Amino acid sequence: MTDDVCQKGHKKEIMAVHDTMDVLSGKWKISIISSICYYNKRRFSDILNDVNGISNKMLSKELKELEMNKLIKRTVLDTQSVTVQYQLTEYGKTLQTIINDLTDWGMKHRKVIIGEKEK
Amino acid sequence: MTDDVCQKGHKKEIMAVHDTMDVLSGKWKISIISSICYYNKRRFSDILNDVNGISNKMLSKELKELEMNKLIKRTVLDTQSVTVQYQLTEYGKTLQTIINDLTDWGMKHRKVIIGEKEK
DNA sequence: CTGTATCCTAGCTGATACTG
DNA sequence: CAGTATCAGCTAGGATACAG
Repeated sequence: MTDDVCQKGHKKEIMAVHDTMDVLSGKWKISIISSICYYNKRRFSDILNDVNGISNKMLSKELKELEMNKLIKRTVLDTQSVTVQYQLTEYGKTLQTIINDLTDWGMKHRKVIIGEKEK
Repeated sequence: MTDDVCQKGHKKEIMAVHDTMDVLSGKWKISIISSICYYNKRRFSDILNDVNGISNKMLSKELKELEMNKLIKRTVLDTQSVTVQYQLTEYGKTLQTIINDLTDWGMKHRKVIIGEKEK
């Protein structure tokens, strides 16, 4: 918890956060990245199954955007039935820290929410 | 970069990430939190100025949601002209790690983008 | 200063069906 | 299996004006 950053803050920092969120915005993007991250390699239908509630149209669209941002790599496998594999690029892997943090926070948050309901 | 988490991944983790994003969704929420975080205490008009491009309507709305989620605390100061101060709650402070990570990534990302354009 | 209240639209999103 | 196409609804978000 680096407090030194929290002094005479900057627009620069706030913009940086905003920039990151721009790349990761969209209802599903982070979930998709997580899926690929957690499994390392992942196929279209796998992700479709991992991410609860997403439609194939949305998945396709979000994957395309992530690919454009160089966060994931698309590989068409030379198999019988068409298979496409997605992986994080090296650049995409720099998001792992963030993913981990978001996961942790989400887990804790869920407990907090549940705790509140029980009151 | 904890790789151990990235083995036989889980829906649970992916959902956790999604949950976190739910709380932080909206175009401006994270920027607002950052502003408050970086300055510790922050007034409405300050945030309005910090976060580039946001309208007062949006700020008001997002602040309300953040307050509902117990992430920030609203205090009406007893001054002449109406002044309202926002701070992170203890719970909100648990987001600091994430904010820091997002800031770092955003900074690097900007450099990457700029680098690409120069090619 | 700190919001609310309207009005309005781009585009996000889901559902469904279709293609290679 | 991995998408694309189309239609249609919703709503997030912007502009503007007003209020306490």
